[in-house]
Amino acid sequence: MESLPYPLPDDLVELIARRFHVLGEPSRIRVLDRLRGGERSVSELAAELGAGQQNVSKHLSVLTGAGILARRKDGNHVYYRIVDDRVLGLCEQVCGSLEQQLQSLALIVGGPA
Amino acid sequence: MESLPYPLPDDLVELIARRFHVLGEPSRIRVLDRLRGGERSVSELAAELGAGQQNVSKHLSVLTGAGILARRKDGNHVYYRIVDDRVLGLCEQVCGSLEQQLQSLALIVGGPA
DNA sequence: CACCTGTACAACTGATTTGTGTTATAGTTG
DNA sequence: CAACTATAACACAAATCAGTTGTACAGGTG
Repeated sequence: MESLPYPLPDDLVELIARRFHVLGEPSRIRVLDRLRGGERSVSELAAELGAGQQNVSKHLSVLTGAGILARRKDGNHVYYRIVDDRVLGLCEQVCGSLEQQLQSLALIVGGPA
Repeated sequence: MESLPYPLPDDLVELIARRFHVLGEPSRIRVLDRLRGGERSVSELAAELGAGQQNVSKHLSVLTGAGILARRKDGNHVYYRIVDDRVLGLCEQVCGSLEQQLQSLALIVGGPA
């Protein structure tokens, strides 16, 4: 694990923030959640998420533009899949942080007996 | 590494997105970058980042509210530090993704000879 | 060929959020 | 009192999300 330069160059700061920003929308997290189970087409995602086709298409476009998803065309459908496996790791790490915070809160609220 | 429930509950989706959203601002990434080197006071950060005191204070408040930073009062100054070490891991992972994408692009542009 | 479907894209609206900046105030500490 | 910090209120600009509508393109089907 190489460590990052200090201070971070402005360009890199922007890229990092942009990546986080892409993941900072609940709708897109839900899309990624669905894609954990494998490829999905736009219409499948739209149906499962209860969202409009154009809207889902937009979010998929953002995620694909960020290099997180890739598309595969099969006949009349376009299937999206996760190509940047690390995003799932990111989500898991975030959940780990959240869990830890909840435990700390529980200690404060409940007290250590 | 425990795997996440499927589908992710809506509450968790919101929490994950919120965490990413907090990190999705360049100014806050810069703050975290500075805090990698250890504690900093508000005025130090404001000076180093060339931002206003109130602005820096707001960002610090957001990061602290998210459980990422903690404050320590020493006399006249308030020093902030990173308490959620995982955020640095997150940034490193993001940088890893970015690097990988750049390499893929280089392969496409430059070609494998 | 004509037609339907799935998808992408563009434009527009409306609502919301957010960051920055400014100003002012208040608390705390030296 | 002076310095550091937090907070609030306000203005302004910018981004963005959802929703809608329309369109265009490609693929499949009859």
